[in-house]
Amino acid sequence: MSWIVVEHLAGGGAVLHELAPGDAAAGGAPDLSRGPTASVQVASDDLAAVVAAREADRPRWVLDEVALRYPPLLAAGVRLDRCHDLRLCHAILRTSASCSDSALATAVPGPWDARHAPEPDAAAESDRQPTLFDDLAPPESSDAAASLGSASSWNFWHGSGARASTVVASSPSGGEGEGGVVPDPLAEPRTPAEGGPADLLAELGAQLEAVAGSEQPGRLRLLLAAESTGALVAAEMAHDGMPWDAAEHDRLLTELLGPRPAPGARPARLEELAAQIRRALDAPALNPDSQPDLLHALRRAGLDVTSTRRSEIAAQQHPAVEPVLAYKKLSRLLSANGWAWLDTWVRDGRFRPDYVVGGVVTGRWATSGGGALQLPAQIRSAVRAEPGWTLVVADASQLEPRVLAAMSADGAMADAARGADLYQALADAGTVSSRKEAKYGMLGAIYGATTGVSAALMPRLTAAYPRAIGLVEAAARAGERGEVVSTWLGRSSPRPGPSWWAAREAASGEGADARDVAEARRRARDWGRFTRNFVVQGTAAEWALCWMAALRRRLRDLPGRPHLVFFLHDEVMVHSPVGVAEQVVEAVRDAAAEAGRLLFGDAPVEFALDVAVVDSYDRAT
DNA sequence: AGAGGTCGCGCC
DNA sequence: AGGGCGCGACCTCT
Repeated sequence: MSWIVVEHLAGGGAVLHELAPGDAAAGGAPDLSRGPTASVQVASDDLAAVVAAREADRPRWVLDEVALRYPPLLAAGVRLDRCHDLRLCHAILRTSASCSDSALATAVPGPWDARHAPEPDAAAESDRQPTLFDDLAPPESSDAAASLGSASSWNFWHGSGARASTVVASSPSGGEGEGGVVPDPLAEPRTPAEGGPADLLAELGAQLEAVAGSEQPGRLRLLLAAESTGALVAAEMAHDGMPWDAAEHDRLLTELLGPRPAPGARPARLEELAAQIRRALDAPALNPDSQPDLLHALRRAGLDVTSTRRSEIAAQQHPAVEPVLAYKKLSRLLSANGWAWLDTWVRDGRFRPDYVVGGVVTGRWATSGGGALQLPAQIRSAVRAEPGWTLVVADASQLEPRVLAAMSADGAMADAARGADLYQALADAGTVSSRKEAKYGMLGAIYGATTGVSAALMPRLTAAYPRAIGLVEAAARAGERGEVVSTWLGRSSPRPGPSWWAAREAASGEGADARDVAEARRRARDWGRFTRNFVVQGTAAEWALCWMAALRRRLRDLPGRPHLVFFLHDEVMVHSPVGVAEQVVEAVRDAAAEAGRLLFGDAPVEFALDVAVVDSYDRAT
């Protein structure tokens, strides 16, 4: 397989550096020892066409940051099959315990540790004048990229001739800022970037070296490939958008809230409920949107509540309860997914959230707008397939306990994880007395329940599934000691912050009193719950990434261009021509089986799916 | 006026 | 309950 490094130039345009294929022992990694076999400069206007032509060979494209570089290609109609996202992969390798001795992991923080990939910059020119922005960078950062590359890759590149540098030295022909976003130097202070191909090639070299020297190269390679494919999918989903029926959404809002009010005004239904609340609480001037005011009025009316939390109010007997709960529900709908949301996030019948790949420490995705990961069930009927199309919605049922069974190689739990309903199987095995207990118990084991029904079930679960429970317990103990834990493929947890260590220090110091000790213990347990969950949630996220990547590849070969339009932790949605839906269902199932094999080999765990073919999202269960 | 913190609730 | 999030609204502080 060939690898092509895309070096974007500051003024527009790019240089494509082709790398020699490595031997099979390197897991498909390219041979970096003699530099690129060819470097070709491409004007920005030609980039999409050139990339599209090269894509026929299905190379692995090496990009500094997919989220920046891929959308323009998509807009030009170009799709990439596979890639390596240097920024995302750097973040993983930087903290992975699997390669903690690597040059990449031990270097001082550099440009690749910033929130965005370092940009090639006119500032890198040798004759440039110093600017005030230089002062904003840490003094050591100018050496950071070089030290990250270390002697290994950096010197190889430049020892074998300055071919790449020569290309870069010629002026780009694409024209300044044409069709591209010109970085605003005032928007964000940047470290002085070295610019040129050395950054990309040296960084790639450092990454491949870290992987090759790691404890589990195969797993890390899979993780980096899955993460990078995730970046492609995220951009593609933002490009294609989720089919959204704005008229249906508006109809729904009008039905529940009344007609759309003037900006700032309460919809009619909320106004009615507010009046009811005021009467029931005998508080004529009450604004139910104010939590303190509402709490005060509730208590004055005799309700035994300490907050305005839904669950607390619901437990009370009072005429105000019903309207207050109704008000909260509807005002939430209005503020989170009302007309303002519709105006902001839905265009031309598509909802396009900004997915943030790797945005969560565990490896889950986040979103930076639109709240796509929390689409309430209430409005899912607005997610509607185009005429002639349908939605294939699939979610992995009980993913986290299944992942735990597989990663711990717990035979008894794997037995339970072989069928469609893991919780029922636990109950049938006699470990616990009901399916409900099984569910609470397992979730408690994964989340770290310390009290209540769930905690009480732990001894029985531990006896029946010693390896599975042992794995999460070990992760919890490690976290309590402040140690790092890792997912199956090698994403590692962050370390606790300074205040955590300070609390621990204070508790063991001379003047420590009981409060210091209790505080340190509490913080230790909190962090242990985090690391306990990290290993399972993070590995589940890896399974899901592999599932989606495998699905994406299968979709590519189906007719009519069925495409992913949504991904939510353990759930995917494919917008598919009606006639292809059955093939998509098959692809979704095959991809799940493939993801299981990719991560866990032939571990006897089934990753069961619930799959629905529906016209609108609310009809999928 | 704007920043930052907290609450409450939506999703997994 | 217990883990991970994003977000809007309100409130407080500066």
